[in-house]
Amino acid sequence: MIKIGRRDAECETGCRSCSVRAASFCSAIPTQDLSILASSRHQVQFGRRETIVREGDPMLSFFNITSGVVKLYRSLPDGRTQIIGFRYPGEFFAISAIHRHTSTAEAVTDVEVCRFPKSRLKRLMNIFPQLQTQLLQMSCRHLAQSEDQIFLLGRKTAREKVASFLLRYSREPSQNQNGNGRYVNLPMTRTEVADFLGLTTETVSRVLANLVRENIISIGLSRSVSLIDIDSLSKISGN
Amino acid sequence: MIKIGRRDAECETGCRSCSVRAASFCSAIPTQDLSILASSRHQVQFGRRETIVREGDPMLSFFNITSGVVKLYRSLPDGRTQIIGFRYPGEFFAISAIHRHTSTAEAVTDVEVCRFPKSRLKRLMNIFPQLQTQLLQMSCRHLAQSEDQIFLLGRKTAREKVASFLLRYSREPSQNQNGNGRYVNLPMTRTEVADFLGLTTETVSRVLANLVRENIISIGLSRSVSLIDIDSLSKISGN
DNA sequence: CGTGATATTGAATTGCATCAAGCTAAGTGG
DNA sequence: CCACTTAGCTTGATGCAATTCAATATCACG
Repeated sequence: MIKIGRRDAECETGCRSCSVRAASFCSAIPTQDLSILASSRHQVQFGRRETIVREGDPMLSFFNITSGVVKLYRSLPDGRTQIIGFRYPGEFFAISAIHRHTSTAEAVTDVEVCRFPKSRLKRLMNIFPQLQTQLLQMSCRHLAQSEDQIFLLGRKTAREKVASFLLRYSREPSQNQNGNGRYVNLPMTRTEVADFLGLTTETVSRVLANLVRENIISIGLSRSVSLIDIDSLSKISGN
Repeated sequence: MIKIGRRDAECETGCRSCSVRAASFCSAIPTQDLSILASSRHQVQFGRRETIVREGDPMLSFFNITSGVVKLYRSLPDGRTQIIGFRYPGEFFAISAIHRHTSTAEAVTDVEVCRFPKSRLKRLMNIFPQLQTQLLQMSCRHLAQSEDQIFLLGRKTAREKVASFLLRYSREPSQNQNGNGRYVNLPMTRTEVADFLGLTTETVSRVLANLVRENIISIGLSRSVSLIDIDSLSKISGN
């Protein structure tokens, strides 16, 4: 139930106290103008496995993640799937030069996003030119990540791919750290890891099993991995 | 030999009559302001195989191609190389959120570029906000291309990769067209094609030989390919 | 016309995929 | 709360696409 009269005020408070603002594109908007931001967005939730936007659909909105993990992927009619990337809180998706989505976005975990209708985003960019600077900069970061991924897919072995993956996502802000080793609590299934790395689940499983045997990582309850020997791991990963 | 007094005027004429302006980021600058653009850039030439910027070097300039083809690549000490992308006239490279180049840029053919020192580009973006819009839009296009490439590298077979490659570059503006079939005059070597597709030269060669045997393409003097049966080719390419 | 760079072709090898069970854990309904 | 169910994960045996190694052919440039 929404009380119209309070909506903007509520939203503004939301943006002001938003936990991802500093890391997100909206950090370009000065604090005193947050009400404009807040009134431009819709807060929406998606459950695990729900599709947020579909490849080929007309691009009507831009999304900023406030909690949860989203995967972007493309697939072929024969079922082959390639995950383009994962997006974490503070990151956005569904920005494009064309008027159609180039990939499907699906919630990997339960997800909360701010949805901005295209026209609202445009208006915001006009009012706050720094927003464009920020979006450009974040897009460049995504481009650099794509370069990493292109190298990984084109030239790395299964073992190198998995090692790179573990290192990369153990650095993600949403992961816990501890003492000397590092923990990765992977929100995604083996299939999703495989579809991200251009491998099969079986291969991912085997490579992980080898790394466990070599005492480089250890696995508890299959989704939480602790990196025991980070030096070896980064040697294997090949950067 | 440069006559200082005439330099700006010459440059302005250069920008005004520039053959790639319409396709390039600088189309965002109004014609009457071209002298500001012209005075911000340095025109530089590079011979085939010359390195323009190197991965890891500090990012000092931004480049816009006016003629020729540039490849962007990353490589590992053991020699494995992955070409991230090719850039054609009207396209830019070396834009990044960080202060270091994320990949090496090398001239595939003789190349002419406009080089913009970072500070000059920033100044231009301040004067002409539409420039940022344009850069953002072109970056999004590069992101979409990266998505294509990620799918190709992760999930396509050698045959599908080569077919996709031929179709993609037969559409590039710098290629000639003709009647029903299409010609691709590839500026790059087999090794470069392989390093782009995540394959070896031998595999590229074999796949091309098969396509010739099946009368889908024909090859004259190894760098010029004509696409005889485009329907089959796009069926093979899997989009 | 000769020489080094580039491209093709063949044979052998291999890393990862595929196919096929089995196992584990997290629900779910009785 | 426990048996049943099922999605997700692991492990093993086999196959095959692409690589590797090796030799030859062709192109391009002085």
